[in-house]
Amino acid sequence: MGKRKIKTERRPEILDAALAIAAERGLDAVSMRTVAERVGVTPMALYGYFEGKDALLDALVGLLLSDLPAPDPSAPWEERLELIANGARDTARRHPAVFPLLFSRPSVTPAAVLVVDLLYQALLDAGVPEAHVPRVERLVSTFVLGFAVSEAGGRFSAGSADARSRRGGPEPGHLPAHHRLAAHLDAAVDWDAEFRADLEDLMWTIKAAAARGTG
Amino acid sequence: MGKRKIKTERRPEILDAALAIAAERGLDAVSMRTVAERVGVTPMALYGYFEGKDALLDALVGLLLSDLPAPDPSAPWEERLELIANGARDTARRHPAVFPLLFSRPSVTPAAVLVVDLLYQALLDAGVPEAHVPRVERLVSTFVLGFAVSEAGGRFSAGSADARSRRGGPEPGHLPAHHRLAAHLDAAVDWDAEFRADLEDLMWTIKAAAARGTG
DNA sequence: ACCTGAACACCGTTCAAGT
DNA sequence: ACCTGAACACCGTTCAAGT
Repeated sequence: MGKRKIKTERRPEILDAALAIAAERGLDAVSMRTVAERVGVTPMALYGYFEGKDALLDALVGLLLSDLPAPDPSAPWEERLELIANGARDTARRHPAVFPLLFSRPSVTPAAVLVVDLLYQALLDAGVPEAHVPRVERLVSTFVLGFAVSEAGGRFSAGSADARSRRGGPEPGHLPAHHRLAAHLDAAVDWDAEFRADLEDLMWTIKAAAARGTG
Repeated sequence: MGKRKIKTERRPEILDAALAIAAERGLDAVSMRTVAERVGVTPMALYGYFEGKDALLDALVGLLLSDLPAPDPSAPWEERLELIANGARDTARRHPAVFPLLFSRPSVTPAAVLVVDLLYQALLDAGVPEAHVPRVERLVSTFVLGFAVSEAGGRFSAGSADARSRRGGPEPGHLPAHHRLAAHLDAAVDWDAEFRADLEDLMWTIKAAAARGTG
């Protein structure tokens, strides 16, 4: 295999540069050339620290994951789960351009497995039967990731902006439910409250799974 | 504004070409140049049909959305919701390379609003209070989209592949929950069954929201 | 040991022109 | 009305060389 030896000393510096460019000019502006320029080096020098652009982006999602809060293991499982969920959402809002990579780049980094282990433990402590824990973990993390990506990427707000602009649109009769909900669609959404409510619903699902196991 | 007039006749042909290239060589291989070549035309000819590459990709997600099944309005709300959810998952598996665009490109196409309206209607018929319908719709669609993207994009299987390869890894003591769940992590996952179970859990959440409203 | 320079095969897009 | 050709400012990456 053609793997050259990979240096590590300047990796944090390089990743910071990539993060800064993504924040300022979007993910598409993150190129080997722009990152290199910001670090003050030739594009080819980056290949001493990462095997290529893909590896650099993978390291970026690893960085985001290692930023998640580590809950106190002695806290109640609900608190631990909420801390991680809120941490993921915070990270998404701090790095809206980079966060969507979590969906497209299956992260197998130690940091990722650690988070999954914390979620497994919370679900076990909640009383979810062992056979169901992996599924419920995927259910929870898929939703939390999806919410964070949607909020940070504007998928949610785009929908409501459309709802606003559609008032008196060409064919109002074809969207009966929108029409009936018009009052609620025009209102500004409190995303903090929505995420809290969603987490509460998820907690119910978890408790139901636990009850089914012990019942 | 510099909008030239946009032709429409050959748009389906162009989108089909883009879909075919994505299926054969991945989304990154979809370029104005490769698509044009497949259509048998110069790259610049595409600009007569789409304002640019972004517009072409937006049209691609519009195409995927219009592929979703339209449920019989007289069917029970559970059936309608399941039909749309399963349809989304089917579409993701038919177009795994393109489907993730649904997360990154807030689609405001008529097809997208139509699907949202059908979901609103199902939730209203389930008895969810009007004030909660938009939130629960986002909850449901975020999860369904997230599951479909994760499954199609390999996020789920990457995790389990890692779980397999980690047996006897360097630091087994640091992942206690993984260790305890080892038997279940090694087993092959039936994704059809998992999605069914997840939808059942979502239905419970919806019914709970409805009961809270009427109670 | 670490970095540079030139080169290759690509991109999206503008502008002016062809039929 | 529809398409082409040349050009511009970009990409990721290889290879050979510099200090």
